[in-house]
Amino acid sequence: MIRINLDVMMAKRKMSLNQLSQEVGLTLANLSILKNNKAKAIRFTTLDAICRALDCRVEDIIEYVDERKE
Amino acid sequence: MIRINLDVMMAKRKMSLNQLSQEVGLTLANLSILKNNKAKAIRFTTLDAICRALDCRVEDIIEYVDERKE
DNA sequence: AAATATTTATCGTTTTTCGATAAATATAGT
DNA sequence: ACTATATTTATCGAAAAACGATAAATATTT
Repeated sequence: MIRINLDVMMAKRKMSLNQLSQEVGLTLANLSILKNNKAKAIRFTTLDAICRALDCRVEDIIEYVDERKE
Repeated sequence: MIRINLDVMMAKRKMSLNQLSQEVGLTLANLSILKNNKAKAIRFTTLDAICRALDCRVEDIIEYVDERKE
C-alpha cells in the first residue's frame, strides 16, 4: 500500500496548498488530489518539483506500507 | 532530478528482471524501461508491487537528487 | 557458438495526469 | 452570523504516458 504524506511535509514547512501550487506549477485542485491519496500515479517531473519546493526527499512524500507486516 | 535505483535493489536481492517481472506483473520490456530511468511516471500500484516483491521501501527505488547541492 | 538475459523499438489501447473551471465545503477572522 | 480565505470535490477535454504484446537488437554468460 502506498501512502502519501505530502500533508505532513507541508505542515513541517508551514506551506499552504496555494504556495506549493505556485512553486510546483500544479493547480490547486490537482495538488489537493495528490495530497489526499486520490492520485493513481505521478510523473517524475512533478515529484521532482515537489521535493525541490519542500526541500525534502521522496520518502517524505511517498511511503510504502507493507500490509503483510501491519 | 529523480533517479531510479531499481538495479541496485535487484542486485541486493539477487533478482533478475525475469523473476521480478513475474512477481510484479509487468512485462520485461516495461520493467527494463523503468529500471533504466526511461519512464516518466509510475503508477502507485506498480510501485507498490515492486516494493512488495523486493521487500524494500520507496526510497530504495526512487531517489530525489537535489541538483542545487550536487 | 549457443543459450540466456537485457535493452530498445513500435503499435495500439487504456489509463491517468493535468489544466481549466466551477461549485461545494471547511476553516479562520471580524 | 458574516466574510474572506483555504481546501476539497467534481466535470470536461486534451495531452501524456503506462502498459501489454511483440519483435529485433544487443549484451552476457556458459
